Amino acid sequence: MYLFMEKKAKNIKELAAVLGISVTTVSRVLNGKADKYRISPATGKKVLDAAREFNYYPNRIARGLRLEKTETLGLIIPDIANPFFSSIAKTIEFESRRHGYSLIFCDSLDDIQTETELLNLLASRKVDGIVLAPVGQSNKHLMDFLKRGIPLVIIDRHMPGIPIPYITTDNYSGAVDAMEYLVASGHRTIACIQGLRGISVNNDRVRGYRDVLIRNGIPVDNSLISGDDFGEENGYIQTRILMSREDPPTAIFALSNLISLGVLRAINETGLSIPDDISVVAFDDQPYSSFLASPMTTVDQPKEEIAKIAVKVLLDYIRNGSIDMDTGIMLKPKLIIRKSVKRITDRHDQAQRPHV
Amino acid sequence: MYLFMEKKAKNIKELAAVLGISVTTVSRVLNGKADKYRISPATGKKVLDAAREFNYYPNRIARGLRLEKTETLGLIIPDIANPFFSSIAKTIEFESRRHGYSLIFCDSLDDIQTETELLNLLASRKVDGIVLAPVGQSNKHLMDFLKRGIPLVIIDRHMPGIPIPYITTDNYSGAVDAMEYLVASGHRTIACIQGLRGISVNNDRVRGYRDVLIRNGIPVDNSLISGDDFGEENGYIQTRILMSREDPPTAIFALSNLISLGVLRAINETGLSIPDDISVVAFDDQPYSSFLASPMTTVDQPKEEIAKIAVKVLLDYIRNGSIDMDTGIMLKPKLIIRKSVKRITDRHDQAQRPHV
DNA sequence: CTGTTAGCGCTTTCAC
DNA sequence: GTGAAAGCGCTAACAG
Repeated sequence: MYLFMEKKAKNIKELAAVLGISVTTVSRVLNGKADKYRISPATGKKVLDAAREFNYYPNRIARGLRLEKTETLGLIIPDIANPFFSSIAKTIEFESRRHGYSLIFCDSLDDIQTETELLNLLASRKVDGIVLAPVGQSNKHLMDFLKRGIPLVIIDRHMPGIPIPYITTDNYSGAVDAMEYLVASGHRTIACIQGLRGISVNNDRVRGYRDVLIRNGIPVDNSLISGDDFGEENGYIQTRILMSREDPPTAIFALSNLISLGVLRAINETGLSIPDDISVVAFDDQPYSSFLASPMTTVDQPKEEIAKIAVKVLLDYIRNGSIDMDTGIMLKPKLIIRKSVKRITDRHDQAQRPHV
Repeated sequence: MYLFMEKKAKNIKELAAVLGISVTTVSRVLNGKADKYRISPATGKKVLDAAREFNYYPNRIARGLRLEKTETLGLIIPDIANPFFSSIAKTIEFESRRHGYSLIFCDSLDDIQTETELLNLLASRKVDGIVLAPVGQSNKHLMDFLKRGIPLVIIDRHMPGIPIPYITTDNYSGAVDAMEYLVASGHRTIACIQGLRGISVNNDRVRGYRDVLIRNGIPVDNSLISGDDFGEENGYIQTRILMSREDPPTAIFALSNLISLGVLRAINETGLSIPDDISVVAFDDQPYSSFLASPMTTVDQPKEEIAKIAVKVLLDYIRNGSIDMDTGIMLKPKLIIRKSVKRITDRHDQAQRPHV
């Protein structure tokens, strides 16, 4: 094979040498400071042309070292394969880049130990700020991390009592909407398959579940609140258990999109059908939600907005070097009604329906 | 609020000063070269303890500048919200990290101009290597990029005639499997909704489509090969058009998962049902594929393997500073048969069935 | 309008 | 066994 010898300059020094001028001038022109330093247009043009001709790209690592800022953001997500998070990641990357920042992306694998390591890794790599979708219930490692003074913004969850700005869905309100709809459709025996207990996302959704029940004079049966993980498997197992009860629920409120996929699998296997035999509402809408066996009624989270605001807040934080630590933004989700909920008109009849 | 004064060392110099030894020694210990330089165990321990106590984390930017390697990889993906790519991204990030590399993630938004800029950006950020899932038909920008000497590996597609290692699905074989199954099920009027024309992924799949038809003595009707984009919208539009033909196909082969979602939407709207009125097979399996209105028969790509091998090849490339540019790995996909294809037993009857 | 030079934090050669 | 000092490529303070 035959290779062309390209004109190349690997650094400012070489470029300056070729042009017979100083590195300072080259640096200034390249950073758009020609005007500020009253560099002659001739020199300016010369530099720009040479940079192009010699295929010169500045070394951002060196720049980062000198400036003590890397124009890089860190993003830590529990599971990028989860479409909820991948949508968010997309917007975060786009918004970051739009503002001149690159993104170091890390998947914490839903593991708090990994998350802790990742935080340190990003610090070590001198990112200018971090967007974190935290995992687990503990926040000790976050308190520790705070001391390092790196701007940090939390999304998806929030940690009460910890001074870190957060942007989340208003999970309580979403749960209330879903439950009111279920109750209005005549359901009284409603199961709630929850995710990881003890974290805000889950707490808030369960609280919404309970409050609507109570407000409507329906006794809360704790045995109908089950599960402990946002994954598919948990949805599957809990549904199998729920459906084998003597008094199975007439509706299931699945607290995540992955859980709802598990619910679907279990219901499928049991030979039951939605919504005739069992109704279901799921948290978090997905592109495929409307193409499911029965188009799923979901609580749609404002993913794009969360991501946009997170980047904006983080960038302000970085620029000002500080932020009101009480910054906490909760965005309202939206109930999307499709066909996974059956309207039960005759409550008496339904209460007496033979157990499967 | 009350803040503890933490012991802190922001760099090696400070740490060395505190310990009353030289930065050289500190650096050596911290890099596990204590033995090599026969540093006394006492000194070694002292350094390690101090590093922990003073919460010292090395500045990887400075290290990168000095070593001329950043232990950072770049990943460029056309659309991280596409579950096919998000699965791949997950594995790539995991594998990279396992080998001590971080990942700068970039979404090219399916835009070749953006892709070009991103390549330069990553070069400027001195990543040690790049995994690219390319966009568009042109590869001029890749040829240009090659000259910069940064290890680059391509996934998902391959660019014939361009000396860059690639790891892809064997798209031809996947298409053949799907088509053979469709034909064996009695289908003769099979539409093919393709993605972006002219790129290898699409070419190979369409070639499989044609070959199977020909091999089975079924004339290829070019008007049944439509579409020009891997997105949902294209699937929708083409299906609407196809189904309004005088002689609508009895089966649709959708060349991507997003296309198949569009097919579903169109079929839904038309009031038709799968597989009774129309059969469909889609490229690329998804977690939800089996929960769709009719569980979808799909060609499952070995996403995890592609990602793993890509990282492995790239790392070898980086370590050796070179690679056999003819490295091209094609992984066999697997046909997953579910319930979206109808078995047409009486061909005669089917050929005469009234047009809807 | 342009240039000299110090120094960001690290690793490593060379010296003892 | 340990250390002094050069230098990675860049920016900016200071100097003209």
